[in-house]
Amino acid sequence: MVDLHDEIAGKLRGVGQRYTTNRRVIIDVLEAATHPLTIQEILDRRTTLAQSSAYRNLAVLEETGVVHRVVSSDEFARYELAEDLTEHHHHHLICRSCGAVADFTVAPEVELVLAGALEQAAGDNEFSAEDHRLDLVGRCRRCR
Amino acid sequence: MVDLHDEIAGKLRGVGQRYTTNRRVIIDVLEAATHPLTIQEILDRRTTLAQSSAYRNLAVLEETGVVHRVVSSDEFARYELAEDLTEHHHHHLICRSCGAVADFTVAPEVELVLAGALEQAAGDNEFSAEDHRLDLVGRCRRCR
DNA sequence: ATTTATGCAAATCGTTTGCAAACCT
DNA sequence: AGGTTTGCAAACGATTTGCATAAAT
Repeated sequence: MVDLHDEIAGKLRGVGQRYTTNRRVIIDVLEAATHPLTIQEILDRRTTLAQSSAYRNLAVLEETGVVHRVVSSDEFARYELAEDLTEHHHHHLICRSCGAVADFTVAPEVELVLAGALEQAAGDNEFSAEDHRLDLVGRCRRCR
Repeated sequence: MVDLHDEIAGKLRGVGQRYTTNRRVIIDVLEAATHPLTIQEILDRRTTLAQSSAYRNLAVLEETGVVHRVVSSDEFARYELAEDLTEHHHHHLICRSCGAVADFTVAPEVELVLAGALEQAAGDNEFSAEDHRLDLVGRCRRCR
C-alpha cells in the first residue's frame, strides 16, 4: 500500500512536475475536507498560501489528475481529491440556493446499470468517455 | 394541446413577466438548436439582439423555468429549452477539450433505477431534489 | 401615465498573467 | 548555474449594471 503523498509525488514526477510545499499544503487541506472546497475556503484554512499560487497549483494538480474540479450552481469553482486517490466513488448534492456541495453515494447495482448505459451512449455517439457526473440539484437542508 | 409560445407566455405571465420580442427571439433560436447554445452562439444567430438583453432575458427565462442553464467544461454558460417544454428528457455529452455539449438519452429502465436511487439519496440527506444532471465528460468526435 | 424592457458603455469580480525574487536539484 | 515556483500587483474577460430612451399595458 502506498502513501497518499507518495502516490501524488509519483504522478507529478511522471509529468515532469514537482511536489512542492504549496502543493502539499493544498492536498492536506483537501484531504481533511469532507466536501469539495472553493479557492477561498482553501485560502482561509492556510493563510500562508498566496491566492495566485492556489490557482496555479490547482491547475497543475487538476491536469495531472490528482484533484478534480467540481462545478456548482454559483460562480465559484470547487476542488476535491481525485476519486482514484480516495477510493471513494461518489456523486454530488448541489444546492441551487447557496452553491454548497455535499457528497452522496448510490448502491453498487445502480452504478453497474449506470455504467452500462453510459458505455452504450458513448459508443452510439462516437464519444470517448473519461468520467461521468451524476449530480442532484435542489435545496440543501439549510436553504430549504 | 398548447402552442409552445402560448405556454411560455403563460408561465411568464404567472410570475408577472412579459413575453417580449427579444424573449421570443431567444426562444426561437433555442427551439431551432439541436444542442445547448452559448450566449455568443445565440447572438450570432440573431444580430439584432443586444448582448446585455440576451443575458438579462436568459436570466428571467431561467428563473421562470423556461430555459435551463447547462454548465460545461469551459467558461461559457450554455442554454436550452426546459425539458417540460420539449418533453424530451436527456443528458449531456460534455467535451473536456472544446466544451461542446451534445444530447444523449438512456433507456427508460435505467431512468427508473436512477430515479429510485436519487430519491433515496435525497431523503437520506434531507435534500430537496429538484433536478438531476447525468453528464458524460470526455472527448467529442472532433477532439479525440 | 406608469411601469418594464432595451441598448450602450462602464463596472464587477473570479481568475489569469508578467515579473522579479526565492527555491529547488 | 539552470530551471521552476512563488507572491505581488496588474490585466483579462464573461457577466452584470447604471442610465437614458423606447416599448408595452
